[in-house]
Amino acid sequence: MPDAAPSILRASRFFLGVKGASFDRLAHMAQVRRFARGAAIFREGQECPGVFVVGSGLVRVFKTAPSGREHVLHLVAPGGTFAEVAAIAGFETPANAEALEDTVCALLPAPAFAQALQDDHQLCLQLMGSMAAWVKHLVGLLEDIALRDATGRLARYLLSEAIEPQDVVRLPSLKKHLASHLNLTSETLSRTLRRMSDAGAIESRDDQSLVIKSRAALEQWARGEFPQI
Amino acid sequence: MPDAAPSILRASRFFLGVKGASFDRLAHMAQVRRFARGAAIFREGQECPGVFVVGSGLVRVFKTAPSGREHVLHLVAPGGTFAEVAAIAGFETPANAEALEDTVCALLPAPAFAQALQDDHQLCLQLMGSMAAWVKHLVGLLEDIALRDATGRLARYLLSEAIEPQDVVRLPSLKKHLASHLNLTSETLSRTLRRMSDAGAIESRDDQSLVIKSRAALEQWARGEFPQI
DNA sequence: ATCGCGCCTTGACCTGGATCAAGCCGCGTG
DNA sequence: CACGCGGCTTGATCCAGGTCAAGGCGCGAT
Repeated sequence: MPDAAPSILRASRFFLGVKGASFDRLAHMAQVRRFARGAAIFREGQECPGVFVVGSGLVRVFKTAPSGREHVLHLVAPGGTFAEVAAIAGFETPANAEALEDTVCALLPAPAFAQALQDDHQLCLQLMGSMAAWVKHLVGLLEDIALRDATGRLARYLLSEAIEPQDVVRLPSLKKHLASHLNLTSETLSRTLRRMSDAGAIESRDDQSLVIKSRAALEQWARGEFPQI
Repeated sequence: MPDAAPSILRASRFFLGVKGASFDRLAHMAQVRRFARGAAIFREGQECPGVFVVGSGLVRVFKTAPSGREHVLHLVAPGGTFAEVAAIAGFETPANAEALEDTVCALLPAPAFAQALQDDHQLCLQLMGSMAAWVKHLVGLLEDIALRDATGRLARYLLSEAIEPQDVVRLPSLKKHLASHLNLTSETLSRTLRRMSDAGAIESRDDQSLVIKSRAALEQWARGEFPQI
């Protein structure tokens, strides 16, 4: 995957529908940013630098409690974007972002991007859609945390990540990041995986991936029911 | 407050910046809808009828768990809007809405509204801002639920609702709605209020309102600390 | 090789808040 | 007026999941 900003933009789902002059304008303003594994991309409460588009690597976007507890809002893979909303609305970054792997991003600086939005109605409509998707995602997270227990959340996650033919799920490199994404401790995640495995609903392949043996059981758990395998 | 759709729109914060022909177009498409106290406005998973603007009354937007547990995403007062996102993006309503009081809304039907967005760049930019605000609100809720305990959430709520000179807070008509907004049971809410009151941080006026006696204490609680009054 | 350090797992315990239950009050209705 | 019902408070328990602690294992550095 080439590192140049235009090809990063081209490969992102977000800007899929943007073509011609609109696209060129964005490509022109884009800057390439590189982050080493573990590097902070921005911290909560800073002025938002702009819209980030991930070209390669992996980024987690998370909030921190005063106690030090963290909750990840989003894991951003190549092709994904983050900080769009703050960039558009011009408020401070409401969360932290950090590279989990060596990561290359394209950055569309906030002022130029805002101006492009002002000028370009098509782009504006595009963005609308993607913001709506983000809202949907957030409502999903809320629903998970407020209304589902640990097992239900994990079940829903596994179902959403399963890759069809074999129902294989690739887990994030560190389980503790998955745990905090589900608002769990890694201990609880570990125990819950084990229980699912004991129940025969899943089977761990290596520690990067597992296979779903019973979709039905997971679906019941996700619905808050109590499946007997 | 008059019930006619245009005046409802005019009074809403959401459409504040929309003027002239753009406004007239919206005003023209708007329909007035009335809901009795307790009536369902829509249920999760229905086709989204459009954007609702509250003229008078009170609406709660909430999700339901299979167990019957509810979590309210938003309490919408006069001047507020709901279902914007689903209307814009054209997906199903992701939550339920219900009138808590006799309520009058203006409804901008989804198809006409989407068309207006297509045609009207100004309107589009407007909406962008308000969606961003909604995202911010959701992130706040998530942060609350994932990162704060019962006392912290209540403290933050009280601070956000306090009306300045006297730091008076008007509570929603039913405490149980506040409870579910904070993802608590009404029992826990009751106990927490009592503890705050015992600590001298608040003083209940009648059971519709209370006064904040110590902002400092609430701020510490909201930060997850342990204030000794 | 050996050490040290993260990460994961497992066990034992603790606790915040849910659940269950009882009693009180205010209000609308027959 | 008596009655019932819904909302609020308070008390007594329960439990999911967090915290603390102890090993095990893989891996990079010495």
